[in-house]
Amino acid sequence: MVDRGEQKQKTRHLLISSALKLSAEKGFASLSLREVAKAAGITPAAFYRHFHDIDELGLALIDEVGLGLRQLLREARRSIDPNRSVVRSSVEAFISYITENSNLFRVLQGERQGASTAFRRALFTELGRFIEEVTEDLEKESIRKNQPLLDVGLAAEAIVAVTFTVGAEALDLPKHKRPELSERIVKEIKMILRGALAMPETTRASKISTPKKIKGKASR
Amino acid sequence: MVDRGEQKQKTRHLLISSALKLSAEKGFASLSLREVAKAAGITPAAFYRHFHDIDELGLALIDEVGLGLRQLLREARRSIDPNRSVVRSSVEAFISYITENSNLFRVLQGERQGASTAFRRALFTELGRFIEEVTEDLEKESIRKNQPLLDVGLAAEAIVAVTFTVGAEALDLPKHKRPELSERIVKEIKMILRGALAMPETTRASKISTPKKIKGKASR
DNA sequence: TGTACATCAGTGAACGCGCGTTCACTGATGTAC
DNA sequence: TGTACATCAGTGAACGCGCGTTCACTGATGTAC
Repeated sequence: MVDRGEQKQKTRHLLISSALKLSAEKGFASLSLREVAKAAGITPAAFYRHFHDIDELGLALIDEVGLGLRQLLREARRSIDPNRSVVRSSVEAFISYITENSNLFRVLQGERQGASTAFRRALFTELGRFIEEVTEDLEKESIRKNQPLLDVGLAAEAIVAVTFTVGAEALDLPKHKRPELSERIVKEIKMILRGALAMPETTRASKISTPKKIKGKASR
Repeated sequence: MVDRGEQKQKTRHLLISSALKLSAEKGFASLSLREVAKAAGITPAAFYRHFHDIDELGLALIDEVGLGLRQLLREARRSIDPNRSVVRSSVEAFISYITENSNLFRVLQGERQGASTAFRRALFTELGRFIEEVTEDLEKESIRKNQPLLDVGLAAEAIVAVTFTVGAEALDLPKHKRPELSERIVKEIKMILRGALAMPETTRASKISTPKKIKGKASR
């Protein structure tokens, strides 16, 4: 009746999405194989037809998270409205994405420290990719506006750190308090961007801002 | 021979520090009561003389983390050397603190998303306190240097987010690569501080930096 | 100081339970002729 | 198209194990007189 490989894929994905849901509730580390199998509607023994053990499922889950991140960026870019600040519409797209996909985001944040080194490394790789894409966006925007930025890579890293860390609070917040949180993130990002601006009258402005040396060239 | 209450305190602390060590290795969520009791050198049943269940131990553990954060700030302040940048010496103190107390820090970062809502809330409270103290330090420094800052609270929040997020990488890094990481954090913090500066010729500078409105008053 | 009793941190055995893993199996889907 | 055999996702029972929790207990420390 139905294609066999297709059915297998279906079950596999059911395992992944069940694990995702359970991980978001109680952390991937405390999942049991039996529990995930049960949630996916198969017997524990059948689990082994799909993954060698539960850590292998974990890696598949990280792939899913990475996919989610890329989709998030696409969403943010799509939602850019020329009448509104790029930063503001991106942050709002981010917040609405992570509250709608809270499972994905909770796992992302939770397993950054939680799990094994291999697990962690895989997550850092995904995050690194994300930062790189933000860097490229910043560079394009900087050229478009003719506002040169110093240390674009570092600015992107800082922006992502702030957005993810502060944004994480949204998940525990009632809906009506989220715009306030978005506003806070927007202000912080603009603060970083202002700090990354290469001043037109370099010496003067940089003397005011930081007494210590500023590298004259944008690194990266 | 020995005072009874004192002995009890000793065992209690042994439980906490064993849990801390184990949590850092595999996450608090995956600890078992028996495992912690064994590591502390008592029988599982004796555990109940100290905590009602393992989550109660978890809360004690968060207190320990909070204590560690406060100690960290004290350490950072102590290490300020007038010949070096405040930011740089603070970041270096931070990195050396978290690598020496990696267990504490791993738990702090790991359980931010991992555990129950109550657990998470307790951690956020500790972090909020930390941000507040950084805010106060920034305000003092800003007055001392006569360099007014806008949105000091937001700047502190962003600085803490960046420091903790990027700093977390230090734990998986070989020792010789850490100075490079510190340098990255220092640059990012200075970027944020530059962005938080209230410009002397306000209109001009702010027009360059962000086309959208900047709130004229420091909030908080 | 000495004695008799109370307190209570820690013991060790026992319980029922969910765990990961194995195994021989079933029965629908796929393939060769 | 029909038949005979192969494949293999999923089943259900069984295993030994570590889990959290309970219980009556022990014996050192503390207290009252």
